[in-house]
Amino acid sequence: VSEYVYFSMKEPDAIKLFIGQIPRNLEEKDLKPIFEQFGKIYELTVIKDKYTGMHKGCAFLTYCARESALKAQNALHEQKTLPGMNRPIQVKPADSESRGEDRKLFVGMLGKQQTDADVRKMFEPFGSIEECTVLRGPDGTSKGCAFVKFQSNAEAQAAINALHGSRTLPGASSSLVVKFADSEKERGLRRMQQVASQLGVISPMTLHLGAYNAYTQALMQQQALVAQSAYLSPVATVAAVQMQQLAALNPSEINALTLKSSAGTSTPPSIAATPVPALPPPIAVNSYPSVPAPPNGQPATETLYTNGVHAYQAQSPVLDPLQQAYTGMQHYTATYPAAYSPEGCNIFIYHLPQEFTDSEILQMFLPFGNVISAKVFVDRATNQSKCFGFVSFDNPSSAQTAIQAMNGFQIGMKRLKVQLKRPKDANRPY
DNA sequence: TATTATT
Repeated sequence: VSEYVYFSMKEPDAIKLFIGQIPRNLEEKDLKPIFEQFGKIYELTVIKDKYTGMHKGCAFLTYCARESALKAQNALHEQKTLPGMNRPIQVKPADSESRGEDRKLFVGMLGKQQTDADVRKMFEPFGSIEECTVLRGPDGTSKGCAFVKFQSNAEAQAAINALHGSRTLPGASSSLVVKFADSEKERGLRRMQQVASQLGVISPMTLHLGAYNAYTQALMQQQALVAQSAYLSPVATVAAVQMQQLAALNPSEINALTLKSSAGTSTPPSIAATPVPALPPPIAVNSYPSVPAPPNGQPATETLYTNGVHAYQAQSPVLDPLQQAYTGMQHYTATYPAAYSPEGCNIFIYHLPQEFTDSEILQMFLPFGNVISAKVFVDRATNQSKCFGFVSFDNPSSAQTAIQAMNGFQIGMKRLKVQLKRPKDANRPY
């Protein structure tokens, strides 16, 4: 056996490891030295988002030898913390190594005082526990729930039978919940919801499936422009990707989740009702004000990428983008008291759904640039929308982008008409 | 009451 063949082979019973809690600035070459000490590496791959290429903070690692994997897991799992991380590194067999993810339980309605050990004690009688983690916030306080992974589905099922609803723990608002953890799809949906609610796009109207899919497509088209334009919101970009994934799910799955949780949707502040600060901070829509394209014409992907990561993943509180948008618009209004509406920056939108307000069109056009105003025209007598409106951006390119993406965009039975606002005469028939 | 991630 030649050396080449020898070193490129892995043992038939080699274990693929999942590595978690990796700083996002570490690539394969940086990780290699950390893991090589336990044996020859067969394959090491940092996991990246398939659309954005974003480092996901984890990796897969296969050693040539099964023994190396066991050694690495033993020495590293939960044992040390990589620079910049708050939690210890995770080294354990990848999900793909153990088929049947039906042995992991979600435990809800724990008391805030229960520790990993307490929970483990509670579940121990039902089988071998592979993992047991109480979920905690950044400050270490319990979220009142935990994950418990058994070695087998039967053990997990036994625990459910015995424990679910069996008692109410001190500090919990109802009886103990023990059920199988969400599937990957369900988890995905949960995440989407979070993103959606952060963006404030979950309004009764946007929940409409047809609109979701079409809007998603429009947003995805804009993905392609990320590399060429510094004006597209990183938040929206990430959201678009998430929404794309959401759109790939079947309607019943979405209904199941949206119905559960759309009870309390936040109402954005009315523009008129929100006081304009005397000297607003120089923040613009989506907090990436007027980033000019680099002089050399190269894409500003690096900045955007970083912004995107921070906007979406940052532990620090993220400002509600919609709130930011309003703040940005106010700032503009304060800076340009007279109507700031250079030609080419303003778009006209017709065939809006009746229920669309300023807030909805603002949300709808946020992804395409810095919106400095968004106005639906309302009939004075009835206070009903006239189903058309205007959106102004701070630059013509955003306006063009919006037109390209949204003109013909189908909502219900209608298609939006989106075009540049006619320079002077607003009364001309269209 | 849903994690920090699973190609």
